[in-house]
Amino acid sequence: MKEENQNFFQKVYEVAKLIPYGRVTSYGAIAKYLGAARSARMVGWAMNASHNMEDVPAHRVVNKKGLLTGKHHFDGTNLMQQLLENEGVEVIENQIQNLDALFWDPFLELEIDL
DNA sequence: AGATTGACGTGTG
DNA sequence: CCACACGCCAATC
Repeated sequence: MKEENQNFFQKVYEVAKLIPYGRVTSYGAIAKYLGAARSARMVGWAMNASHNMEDVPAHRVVNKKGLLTGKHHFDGTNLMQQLLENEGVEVIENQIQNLDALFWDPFLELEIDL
């Protein structure tokens, strides 16, 4: 049975859309949740594709250091940072502050639902 | 088909 | 904490 066995990209979109307001997560966390912990890069690639498919809050997805590595892919230069700041996330020099409190882990919030 | 790149992560020094 | 190297897997050249 392959029911909801969506593509890797589709899963990434789902998790990304589940990220609550004012929260952020990392590519690795999503990748791990999808069962591809060693494919964090693929999450980024999926995001790149999502940018041309649906409105996925990619600005809420950063690397584990809380660094806005993908801001360069957004329209403009500091659009990603502005979006985060607009949600109450403090961002300095492309790096999220208080990441420990803002970090959103699908495993913790979604309590895993395999 | 082989080499390179990429929105990452982890390990080592 | 920072610098460098390796692994991962798909897309692109």
